[in-house]
Amino acid sequence: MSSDGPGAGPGKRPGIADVARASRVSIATVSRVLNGSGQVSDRRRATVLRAVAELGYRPNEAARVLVSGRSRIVGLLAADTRRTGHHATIRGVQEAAGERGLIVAVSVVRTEDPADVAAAVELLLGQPLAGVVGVEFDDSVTAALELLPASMPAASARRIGARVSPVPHAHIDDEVAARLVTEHLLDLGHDTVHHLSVGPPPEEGRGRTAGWRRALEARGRRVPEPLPVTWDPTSSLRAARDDLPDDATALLCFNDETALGALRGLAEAGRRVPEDVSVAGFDDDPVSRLLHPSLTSVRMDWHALGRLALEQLVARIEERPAPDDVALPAVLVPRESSAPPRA
Amino acid sequence: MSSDGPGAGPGKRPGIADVARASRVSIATVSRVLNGSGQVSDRRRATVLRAVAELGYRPNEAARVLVSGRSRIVGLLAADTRRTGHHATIRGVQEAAGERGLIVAVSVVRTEDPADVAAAVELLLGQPLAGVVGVEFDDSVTAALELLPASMPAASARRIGARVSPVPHAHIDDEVAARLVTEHLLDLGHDTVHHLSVGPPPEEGRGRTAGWRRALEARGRRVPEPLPVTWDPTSSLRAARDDLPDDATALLCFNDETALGALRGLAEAGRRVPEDVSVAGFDDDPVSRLLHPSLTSVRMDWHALGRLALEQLVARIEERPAPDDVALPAVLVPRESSAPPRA
DNA sequence: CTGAAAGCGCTTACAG
DNA sequence: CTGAAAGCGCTTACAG
Repeated sequence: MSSDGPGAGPGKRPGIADVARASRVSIATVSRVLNGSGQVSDRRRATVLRAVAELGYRPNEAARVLVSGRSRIVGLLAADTRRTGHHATIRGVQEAAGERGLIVAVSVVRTEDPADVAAAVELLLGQPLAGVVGVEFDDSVTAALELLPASMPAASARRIGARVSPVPHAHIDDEVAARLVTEHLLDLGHDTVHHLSVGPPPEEGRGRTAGWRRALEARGRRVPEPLPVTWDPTSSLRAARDDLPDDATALLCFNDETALGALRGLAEAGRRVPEDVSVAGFDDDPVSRLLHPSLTSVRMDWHALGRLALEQLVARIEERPAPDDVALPAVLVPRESSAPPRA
Repeated sequence: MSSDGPGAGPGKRPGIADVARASRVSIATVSRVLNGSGQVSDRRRATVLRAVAELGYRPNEAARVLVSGRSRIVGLLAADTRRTGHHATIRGVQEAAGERGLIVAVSVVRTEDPADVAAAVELLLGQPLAGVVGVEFDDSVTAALELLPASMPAASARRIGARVSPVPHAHIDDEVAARLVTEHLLDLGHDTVHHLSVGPPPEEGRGRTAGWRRALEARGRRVPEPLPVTWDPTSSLRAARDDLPDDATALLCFNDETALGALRGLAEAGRRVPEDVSVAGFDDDPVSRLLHPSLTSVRMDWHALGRLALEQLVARIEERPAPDDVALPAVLVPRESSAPPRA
């Protein structure tokens, strides 16, 4: 059909040999131009680049990976992809990866069931991977990370103080953030602040629960027993409605979704926000400013966390020393849901 | 270090040749066992499988793709990954893909800027792809899909009636869903229903806006001018607060996030929900039942939509005829935000 | 049912 | 700065 010579038929996508032929250089030279490796004269480089553009040549990635052993796929392990913290972290990983020409393949760890954990890992290991990033906010992801072969570069994004896998990581300091909101509530005049906490009991020694506790202790305030809740806001609805002591006037929630449940629970209990109880969330969800009352929260930079985790992975892949674990600032966002207690 | 013979050194991961050697068959036979292609005697099959397990052999996917031309990576193009509709659709694609041993590589089309659209597509095309699924709820994704080479199998998930790319697709019928909620509002006794609509003006002829309009027309009700809003709930806040006519008693929103903004806007305007105005959303977001008042909505099966879109893609890849485009049911979820108008 | 061999499209020493 | 050649680890006709 065509007279472009062998290998340049109309249906077949062009290979590196076609480019070499068109630009009258060797295959090796085309490869060097494309990879920026080795030295190539400007004249030849220009010729090759022109041929590449004319032919619409795109290197065959499979061949590239086979011979070089270097993939551009980053596996991502996450237990959730919707909630603000998880979601924004994943977006951060994706963005930073995209800027480096890496693509992210997401594998969701559905439950803590070892079979689900293994399945999520296997799905990833079926591909040639540059490395794996774990969004290590859940034990299931820690378990998944531990299933990776030692030879696989890995890194994770996590909250400060978590019990976790031994991979390099970036972390977000929700302890300082919790301190910030707790102090805000105390500054408003509340005697103490109650707390809805997600996680197993020992979780209380870490992260936002630790920050809340320390802020209270630093001012010599009474530290109420934290109310245990789950990620499901129904649990915070019940806790706020049924278990919050009558004398509580301020409530710090695990995150904004937890706070949303609490807001509803308090309403069902006939307690007004902020008149009877001040409520604060965590993460500054995009919709929190639209609630009625709008929700006081603290903005965490999950997005930057994701980017940093990806950078940690890249450093590990390139065998550079791990970059410094930057402190990500938290910003208090006071809104209508927090106010001074009634006199 | 080891005496396992050539090629089986300790650091190197085993290849198909190692498995062949260990099970005393040819490489071709190992390949047949692993791929379930060709006929292999049960005895040999068992031996091979044992060797695979013992060596912890995992085929090199890059080599596989290079020679077979068949990748197991599905590219996914989406303009958003957070909102309920987008998010649940993506999860559906991911799940269905995982069940088939395919992994999903997500590429986010950040804006409608042609450069962003092209970048999202290029990121994907850098990999060997089995095909591409587009979450075609936004024009930017349609544009991205159109940039794909004709030889690339593609499919999309979309809403009914949208102006879209010519790829095979699965669709969700938000028109019937809109009819359902609108009728619910009318059944409650409202004279008519106002509407907050996302999309360019012609959008009014399609999807949820069309369903709303037809439900009103079918009962001979006045059809108010739809209030144009964007995906950003701040716009619905303003519209509900500033532009909703005084005599409006019922408001159908584009989605639950839009409704959230509207709820706030109405509150700021001093109008109570549902006493003064009934409000309904769309999509039944996980948090909508926790709002106060809880939000009347209609549940769309985005998750199934995602699964179906993936099935469409697989059919296209396998050159089977496209599966039937199943109708995905919508379920009305009446809650506190809708009630009879005041007498 | 089985094996020997070609070949997928690149990168990378190696030699000049 | 450049090219000829080996080889990455598989799948797949082809021949038996």
